[in-house]
Amino acid sequence: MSQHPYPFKEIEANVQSIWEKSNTFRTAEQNTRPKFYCLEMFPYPSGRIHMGHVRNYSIGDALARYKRMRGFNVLHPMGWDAFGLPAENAAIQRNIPPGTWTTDNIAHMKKQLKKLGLSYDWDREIATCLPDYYRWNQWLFLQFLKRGLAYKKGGLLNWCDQCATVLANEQVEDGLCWRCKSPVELRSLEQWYLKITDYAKELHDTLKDLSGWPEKVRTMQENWIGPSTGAHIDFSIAGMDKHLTVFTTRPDTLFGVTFVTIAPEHEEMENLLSRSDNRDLAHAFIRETLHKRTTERNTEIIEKEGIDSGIRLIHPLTGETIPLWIGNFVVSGYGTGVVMGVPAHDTRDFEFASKYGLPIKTVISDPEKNPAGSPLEAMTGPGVLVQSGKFDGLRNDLAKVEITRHLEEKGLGRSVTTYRLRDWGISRQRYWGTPIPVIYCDTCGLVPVPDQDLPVILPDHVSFTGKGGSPLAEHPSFLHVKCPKCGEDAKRETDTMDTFIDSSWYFLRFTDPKNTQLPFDRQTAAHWLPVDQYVGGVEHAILHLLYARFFTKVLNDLGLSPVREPFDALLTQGMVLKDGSKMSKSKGNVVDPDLLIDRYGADTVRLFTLFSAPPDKDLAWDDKAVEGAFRFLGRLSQKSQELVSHPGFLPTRTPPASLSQELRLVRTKIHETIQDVTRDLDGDAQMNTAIARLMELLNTLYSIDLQKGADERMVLQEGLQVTSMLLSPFAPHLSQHLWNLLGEEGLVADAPWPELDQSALVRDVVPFIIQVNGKLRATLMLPPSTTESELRETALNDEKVIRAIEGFQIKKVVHVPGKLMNFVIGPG
RNA sequence: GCGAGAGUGGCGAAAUGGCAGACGCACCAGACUUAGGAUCUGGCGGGUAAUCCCCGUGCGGGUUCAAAUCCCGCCUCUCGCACCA
Repeated sequence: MSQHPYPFKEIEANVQSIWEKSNTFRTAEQNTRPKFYCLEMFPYPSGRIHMGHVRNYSIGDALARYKRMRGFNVLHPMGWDAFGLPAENAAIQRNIPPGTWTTDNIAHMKKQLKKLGLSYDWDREIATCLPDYYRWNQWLFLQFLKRGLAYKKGGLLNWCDQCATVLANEQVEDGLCWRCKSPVELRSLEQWYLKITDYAKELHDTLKDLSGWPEKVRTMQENWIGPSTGAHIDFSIAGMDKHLTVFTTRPDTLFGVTFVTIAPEHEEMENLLSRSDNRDLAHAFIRETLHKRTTERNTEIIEKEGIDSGIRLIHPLTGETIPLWIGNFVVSGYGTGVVMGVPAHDTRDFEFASKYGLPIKTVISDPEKNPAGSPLEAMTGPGVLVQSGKFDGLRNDLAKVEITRHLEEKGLGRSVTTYRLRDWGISRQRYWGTPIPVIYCDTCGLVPVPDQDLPVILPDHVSFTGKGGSPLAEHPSFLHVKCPKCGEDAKRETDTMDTFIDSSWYFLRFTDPKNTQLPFDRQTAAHWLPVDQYVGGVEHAILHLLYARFFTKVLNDLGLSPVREPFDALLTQGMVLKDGSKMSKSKGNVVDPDLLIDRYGADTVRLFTLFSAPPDKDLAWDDKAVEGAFRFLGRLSQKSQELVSHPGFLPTRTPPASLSQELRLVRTKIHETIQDVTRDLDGDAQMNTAIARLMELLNTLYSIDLQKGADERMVLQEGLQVTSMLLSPFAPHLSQHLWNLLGEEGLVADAPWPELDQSALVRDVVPFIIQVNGKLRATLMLPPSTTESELRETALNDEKVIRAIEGFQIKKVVHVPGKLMNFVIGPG
């Protein structure tokens, strides 16, 4: 190994120190060059980087370096998504303060990223757990509050009594607390919410404009927001001066309603049941259902169950009396939490009605089938209305419109669009997060922390019992505070913010990371935003990317953000797999980037992750295949060394005027490579094929015998030099080393992208494909300018073509100039 | 169940409707060697003695002079959502 011509450790350390010393990647605020904002999703500082990070950041770095050489002023920052639960768990398990644990992890991971040679402007580094950053979370929260976009609301949440904390859905396992295994119950609790539903329509409708986003991500967000058009229809309550409103997408089936079903946790439930004879049984049913909902959360299909509430409703159009049932299958929080039951035309209602013997009334007939007899299943397809009064005979799609219009005229309904998206619950009963900046005063109520008192500092020294509950509630000097309004004793909010808040605007902070007056300066942000290229894992397709879009729109409405959409183009890289599954500790199939870098160098690791699959597809890790990338860099290094060691070596870039046929073809290959690599990077960032082109070029360069003459050495020189430039986005260390070795001064990162020599692209002869009935029969090497008749003549003199045509008649000849000729033959 | 995406050698993968399998891994042969797990050169979809020829891009149809690519139907896998009215 010591004699290996590719001493990567030396080269990489050396090149990294040059970058460090010259501040190569510090971004200047200037307007002489067009801007390019390249951003990769910042990591959670878990302790060590993994191959997913390596892939993510190699892709982003290649793009940043490429754009830089193309003349852009590139902003390429990095930071730390530093709040979160693992830090608290580490604190409990190992008795290390979360802040210390996080800081240590950041230091280690930063070292690892530097070893990879990523071109970040580290002067802009941010860590969300620092008051410098999270004070602006607090400030922004208060802006939301002022605008009515943050509010507090009670709701049913998973509660573990033993741990005295709320649990996320993912933390409930088979109805038990994931940590202490005690039963989880639903408890009504107050929580802070952000009103993302106010923006549901815009978040949905502008998705179609995000042409730089993968179709897949847009579709996922579309489904998540889930708009659904239909109608609200009012059913008045018998014996009360009130009504219940249902949401339906099928107003055309209104005449088929035989019951109405309400969610067990509906807000009006107590009110309603106070008038019911069936009150006690209904209460028992609700209790049981809510209990089951926690214990049977993970079982796929819960059987439909319900009970007659005893309440009666009046059908808005027929005036019929309709029973109100309480049903476990009705989702509260979607629509109105009340649905009309049309068993004849809805599979769920049919199931429910069949079970409880409720009547089934057909109101849409399928012209194909005989409507006589009692149906065996719900008919959900299209048809014509029957038993629907004056709407009889109408096609059901038209009836939707007509019935809704009729209801609107009578003031009994209206057409609406509902969204599946719910408001964003941001309270967490945890320590390691941004304190929510509000104070509770017995006299003044809820008081926002005044701007001048920000930041509300997260205290350093807290005790972790491991028993759950927020440590902040146990921290007297944090908890107790004077009311900013009246000066009396008051208490702080002890919940902290969801960490997704941190990542919802960090891309704006990067443009102005040291601002102490505002989260960022609008003008500065206006220069850089939107992010031109965002790169990250598809696992953030919904939550992070939706929240970031939401924040950007709100901040735009607040006059802060210069744009309404944060990310112009999005690249979601695939996972790194090993042995067919995602790398994970539990599977024992992780590959440690440090070991790989130590063994092969950062350039090899980067090159392999970019080469082995297109960026958006999953990457199968293969220890052996990594050596292929390593060999390629070794061969490149070896050839360059051989050239500069030759006594006749001249560090010149000027290509000789007249060359042999063979060398002219090599130059053609060199310039075709420039063309292809540029096209691959400009288009869909197909780095795998770009690197393949560079491998081809090196294979071609290996065919040159540099002992032969000065022409050979000059062409080789040009080829290697071009390679060192084209390769530098992917393997920047070796590229820099070769750049200097081959006689150039300074940094290849500062060099302009190589230019095409159009004259070198011209070939004397090109392959012409000759087909007979669409099948390849010959490949003829002819000048590109060959005319149709010349081509035809040459082709018909070709032995194989003659044999294929013999005995048949030529019916037609298809000619594609410069490319192909197809003889269509038949019996003749 | 709904929605989206993907099926090409032993493997990772390439192919503006025009040479299927570029490039890499693995494998095979040769060269240099005391040695090769270094390096260089060549081979490498299947059938075949063959450089001829035939077959071949999940399956079945279709459009076209020409289909991995476009259209219709099906199968399989992956991902997302899932009692959303």
